[in-house]
Amino acid sequence: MTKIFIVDDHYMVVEGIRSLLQNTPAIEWMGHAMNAASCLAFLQQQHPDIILMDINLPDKSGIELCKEVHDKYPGIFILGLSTFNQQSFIQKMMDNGASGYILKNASLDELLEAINVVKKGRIFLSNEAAATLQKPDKSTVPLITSREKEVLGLVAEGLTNNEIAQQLFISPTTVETHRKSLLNKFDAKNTASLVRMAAQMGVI
Amino acid sequence: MTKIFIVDDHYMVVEGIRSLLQNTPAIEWMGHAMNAASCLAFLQQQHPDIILMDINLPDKSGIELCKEVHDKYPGIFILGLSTFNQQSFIQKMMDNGASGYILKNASLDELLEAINVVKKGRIFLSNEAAATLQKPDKSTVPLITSREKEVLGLVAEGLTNNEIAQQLFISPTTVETHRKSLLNKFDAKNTASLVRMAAQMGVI
DNA sequence: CTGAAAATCATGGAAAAAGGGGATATAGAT
DNA sequence: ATCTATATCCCCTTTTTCCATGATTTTCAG
Repeated sequence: MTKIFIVDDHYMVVEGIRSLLQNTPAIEWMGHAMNAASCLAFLQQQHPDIILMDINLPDKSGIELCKEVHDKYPGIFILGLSTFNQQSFIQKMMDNGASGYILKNASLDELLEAINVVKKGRIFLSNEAAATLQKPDKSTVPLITSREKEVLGLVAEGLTNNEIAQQLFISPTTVETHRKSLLNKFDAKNTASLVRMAAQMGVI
Repeated sequence: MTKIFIVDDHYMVVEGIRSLLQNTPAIEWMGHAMNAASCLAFLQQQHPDIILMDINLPDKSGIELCKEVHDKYPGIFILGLSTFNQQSFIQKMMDNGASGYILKNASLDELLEAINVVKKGRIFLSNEAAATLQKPDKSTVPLITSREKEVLGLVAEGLTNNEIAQQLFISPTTVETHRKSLLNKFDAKNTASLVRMAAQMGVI
């Protein structure tokens, strides 16, 4: 009997997995949380064997939550779960203690296999995720720091470096540095393409 | 009895919606397609009342598929379905004939309400989607000429005035004039805010 | 035909960003 | 202790954009 808990703010996904697993006798469904906070609250009471964890949560990223849970409860195995087949996210999840990563278009077989493998303390990566890890990813959302994101937002609002510097109480040259690294990370030629990419990727 | 068909490559989402709907007597589940091609193949045989359509499909975008299906089968209502609450995507789906848009974290109630509203030929937008669409009011989208739109697109791609001039076989100063009028019409301070506005309004 | 809108072109100067160098300080992870 | 990532700061040059103020030609609807 494997106790499963899921953290995902997408109701339909939660419902889908519950439906898929309810007819599997070896699985005990412990419930779900819609955000990181209620997941952590739940874990103070009960301890599942495996947590299926979405990467995108409303209050904090699954990547952070993964790290917290893994540090506090090393006995719980975490299986990353996402619609995105994205190299940097998968990498970060694994770095933060996840035991595997599956995509939301996984089949029941794949899901059960992942649960079995992970329960034994081994690593499971779906075929797509494994393939993604092996090649450098292009045209995906780069991982930017919180400060960079802040600067990016103000740039997109139309503020100049000096105005941003005043607003954030830092030097204009620092703003310029953040901008440079944003251009690098997004592989953008200039502000125009940077802002377009960020907007289309939903970063701003 | 409403006949429902779903196009989504995320197995778990498909399963989730099927599970949610299977206990609703007024709903007939017709099946699902994992990509645009098999959706179109299915429609040659059978005609659902409503198609739930993901925006991200492996073979073509849901936005294109939406247009095709809507043109070929005007009697079928299309309900956009996505994890993204992104103005430009919603806008494009609606422009291409969708009857509504819900997010994948919608509740069963919201889903059923959407199905009922759409079946009657009306428009349904989830609260979040509606809020997103209302932010940049459509009346605030300035009227730009085709040439300006062309220039705007190239600006957003990251081309400089000189590069745009070469590409369009016009003088750099002319490009600058178009840019000026774009900045005026959008009431934008600079290129960054221009591109952000245009992206969020779905112009580019 | 005619006027308005759109598209074209130009000059010169001010402001801002891009590119290429660096450097220091701090916090965390190993 | 060392390595890495983040955040902070600086200088200099070149490129690009922004602004103000013009003008001419083309296109299209009334």
